[in-house]
Amino acid sequence: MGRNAPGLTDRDYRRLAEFRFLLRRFLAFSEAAATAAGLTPRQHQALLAIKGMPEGVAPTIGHLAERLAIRPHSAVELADRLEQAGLVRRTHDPADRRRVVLTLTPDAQARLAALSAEHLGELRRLSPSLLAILEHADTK
Amino acid sequence: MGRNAPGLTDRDYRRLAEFRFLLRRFLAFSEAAATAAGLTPRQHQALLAIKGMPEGVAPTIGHLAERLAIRPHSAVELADRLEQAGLVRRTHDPADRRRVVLTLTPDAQARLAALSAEHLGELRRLSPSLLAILEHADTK
DNA sequence: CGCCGATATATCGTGCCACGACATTTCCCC
DNA sequence: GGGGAAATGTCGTGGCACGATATATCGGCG
Repeated sequence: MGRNAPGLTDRDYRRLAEFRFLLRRFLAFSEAAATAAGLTPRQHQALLAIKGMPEGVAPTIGHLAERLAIRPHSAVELADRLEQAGLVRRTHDPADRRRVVLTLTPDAQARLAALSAEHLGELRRLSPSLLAILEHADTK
Repeated sequence: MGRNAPGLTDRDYRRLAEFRFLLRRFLAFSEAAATAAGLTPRQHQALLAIKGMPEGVAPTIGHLAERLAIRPHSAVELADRLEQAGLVRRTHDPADRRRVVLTLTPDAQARLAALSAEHLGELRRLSPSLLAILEHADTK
């Protein structure tokens, strides 16, 4: 039947797959919403990361890279596209001129606000299923 | 201070951003693990989706597309790459010859088993933080 | 106070992957 | 048994991340 090598059961695989499916549903919703708002999915994620940076953390290129879990030089390229799209402005940190701080334009603020409201709604809709799966994660 | 248009507070933005950050951490872990196992991230996700298909659902190209939330013709291309990499075999469904059923090769089985064990561990590690954020999602 | 390693950002070529538009095969049903 | 629908397949295009490499700025130490 199963043909499963280590201790993994078919239910383990299904649970992992189901978790990924829920993630993909959320991400697909997010991608569609961003596209409808005239942003690429990554641009939307970047705007949110900049606006939602933890307290006391400056929205620099490097910190953006950390929050998106990409390499710093990929964040540079993302910042290029954001700036070119008129969503972000670069300013050099006067205290450390190697650092580049990113600020949202009013246009970006507005689009992010609308998108964030939608996302909070979708999250409320999906969290029950996500919670159900995650709570099983610890138990055998 | 805030300059937030609709009812969104800075804490809302931070919560959304933090959620995305946790997702990215999990996904980055997954991408690294897949790459280390000699798979692309998408190939790994596909293998899991095929192996973890819900009971009674055949692992066809179309169903793979559904579970990964991509277009059917993108799943075709993914199946091409999987087949070429020796991870998957195509067989026509005798009951409906339009359908193509995907089956994992032994090599794919083995790699997926190892990866899935790692992922279950990582999920156990991350679920507390995810649960913490999701449980706040309903409350104002 | 001038040099050097470390840090932050930037540039370029490459590959994965998803998409839209379109084509082909097989099914289903009237 | 013919025509529309469904499942899969093909091709060109664009976004995005990466490794390798380059440049600017900082900080400390002799």
